[in-house]
Amino acid sequence: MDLGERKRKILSSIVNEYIVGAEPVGSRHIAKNYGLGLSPATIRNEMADLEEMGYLEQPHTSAGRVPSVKGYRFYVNELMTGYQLTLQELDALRHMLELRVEQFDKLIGQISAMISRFTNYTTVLVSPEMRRGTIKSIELVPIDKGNMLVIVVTNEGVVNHKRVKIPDNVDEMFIMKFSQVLKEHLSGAVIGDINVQTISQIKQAMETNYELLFPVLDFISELLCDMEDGELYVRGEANILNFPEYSDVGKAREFFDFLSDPDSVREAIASKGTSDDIDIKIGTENKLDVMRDCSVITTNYYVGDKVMGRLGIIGPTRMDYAKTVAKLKRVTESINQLLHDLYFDDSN
Amino acid sequence: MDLGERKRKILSSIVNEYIVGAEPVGSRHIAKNYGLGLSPATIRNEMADLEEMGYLEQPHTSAGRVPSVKGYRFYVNELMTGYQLTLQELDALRHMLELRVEQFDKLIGQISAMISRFTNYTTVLVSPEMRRGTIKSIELVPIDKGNMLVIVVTNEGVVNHKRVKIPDNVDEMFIMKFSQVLKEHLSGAVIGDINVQTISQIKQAMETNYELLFPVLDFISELLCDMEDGELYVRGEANILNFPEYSDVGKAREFFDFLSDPDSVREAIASKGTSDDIDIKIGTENKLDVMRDCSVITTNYYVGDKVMGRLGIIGPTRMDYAKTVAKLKRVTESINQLLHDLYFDDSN
DNA sequence: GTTAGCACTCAACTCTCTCGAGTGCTAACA
DNA sequence: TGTTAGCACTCGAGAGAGTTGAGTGCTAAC
Repeated sequence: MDLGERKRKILSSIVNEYIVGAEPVGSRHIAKNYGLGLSPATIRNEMADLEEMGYLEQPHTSAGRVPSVKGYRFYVNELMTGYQLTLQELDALRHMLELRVEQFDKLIGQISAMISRFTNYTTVLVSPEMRRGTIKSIELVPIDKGNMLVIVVTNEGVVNHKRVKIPDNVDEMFIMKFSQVLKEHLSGAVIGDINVQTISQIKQAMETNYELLFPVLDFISELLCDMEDGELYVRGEANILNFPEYSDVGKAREFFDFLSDPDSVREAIASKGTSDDIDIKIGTENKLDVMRDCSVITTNYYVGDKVMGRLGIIGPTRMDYAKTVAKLKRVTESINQLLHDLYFDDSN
Repeated sequence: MDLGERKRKILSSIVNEYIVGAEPVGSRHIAKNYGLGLSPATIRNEMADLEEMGYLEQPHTSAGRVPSVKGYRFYVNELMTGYQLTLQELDALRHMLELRVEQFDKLIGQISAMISRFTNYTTVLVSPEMRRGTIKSIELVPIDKGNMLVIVVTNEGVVNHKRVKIPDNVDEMFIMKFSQVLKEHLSGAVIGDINVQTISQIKQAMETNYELLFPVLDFISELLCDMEDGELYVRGEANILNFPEYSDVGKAREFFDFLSDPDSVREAIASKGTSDDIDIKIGTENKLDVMRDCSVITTNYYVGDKVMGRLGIIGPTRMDYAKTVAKLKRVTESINQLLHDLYFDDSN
């Protein structure tokens, strides 16, 4: 199954050429521009072999060859050479990194948009899963005579809040006491570990006023369920329109519809579970049918050595894998650094 | 300048017909389907008049007529009849309203998405301007030994937070004292009114530790500047692809680019300042060139009688004004109700 | 004032033709 | 035995010509 050196070179040339040109690649073109010292005829023979072996496809008899999914896969696994980011690219990245926002959820959104601009592909980011966080602080803040806020801060610095109505028979003293009890029982708790037991302990400590208890506990269980998956940030959707593959509005529409369905998007960038490194899914390797002409490059992002979330870059199968992987590596490093500087400077 | 009854009827028919069909409307078609008791020839004469007066345009000699901006304007101001929402539509709305999230910023995003789904147009929403709010609560929450959070809650229930580093020479006691001072000086303050005086009062009360003071005060001034405009929520971008006007990918791309520029979008839905009611800008009435083929229907949304933000629906000039206005009226009522129930039940 | 009739216009579609980029195969060559 | 030149063949894309039909404006009759 191993390809000879010449076949590898030719396949590599074809993939490279198709990635930039988006048009079926002919033998003549390869012979002329890739200095392999071979005539078009020879290359044609090799191409015919490669097609028979499943690495190439022909849209129609009189067209050039186009890489198949198998071809891309082989390219990605074996042929692709590391791309060196240019000084301009590095400089652009430096500029983009300057935009900072201090609120965590907005920061993530901005990072997502930034990566999209840097790579020129659609970017998807899943923010930290709440489950794994511990509760650093829980506060009850009265805001007017009928309402208060429950504010939960996790060790990752994510702030979550919910407005809760205060029943008539509850006074400020009670809220302060309740706040105290919550602090005692929940500070430092891993969110995923809070269970019925914890809750009944809180109930016991309070003895009364279930009315107020319930909405607050509801909120906590929301943290367990709703937030379980982390927030989803999709940015640079329109980048797909840069590619002739999506010049058909119907296809673009289909793609946008896919992007607006969080479950599908989550599935698309879900990790295979094994590797911690960069993962590439090409065309029909994606389970979803909408993704049949797309590839996704995914990776985790970290703060220190803790997985903070997952990051995916979506483009046409013809996307520039080498360059994008290089950019992705560079940008995740930068983000990790940035997040680290912002949030875990000299602790944790 | 007043049009006769017959001209009004014909213009109205043409606009209605073009709105649903997206194709130039011919005299024959009007004669057949609108029961005006006139022959095509007569209608042709009237159409020629209407064109001369600037209400209609002809893409080319042998095509039917298309409303001009002036034509749409006249239709919107004088001819458009109130659209009655169907039971299905009301029912759909009821279902969509069931999705609720308790966190204010996420709620706004969901509302925006909901309106977009309900109207089938792109929806833009500007959330409450912080300036107008008063500070209900300000808290300093230590999260680990080097960091704390400043959390500000406004009377509108909007929660804003920022992570701030704690200098080495600051202990927990100091933070608690600082927290107390901040509460005393800022609770109840209108954010737009906080000024140098307020800040120097806080400085005086603390006497020392400017290092800690500065980031917190920075955050407050961020509330004054950055947040001034309120958050922007754009949803249903892809809806524009439903319209043949945007079947050209380049044009769609241009539109998406426009949507991703917050300043432009803000300008596009900015109020004219005078009216509190629904406002419609048609085609070239919009200042932005990208919007030359779009119309925007904007309105404010309220909680009680307080303006909470601004809401815009963007579609092609050919959009269904009557139906969209009806939907918009209905949906803002529902939102006002929903926000009121959630946030201002028995107070304020 | 309204309408039937008619000549005219023009985008859109179809059909045909040509062009050219590409192929596969064969035979000659190193 | 591998490589290459040559050649016939394929087929999509694009250009051009012709046709169709929806629409118009104008005129003359009602």
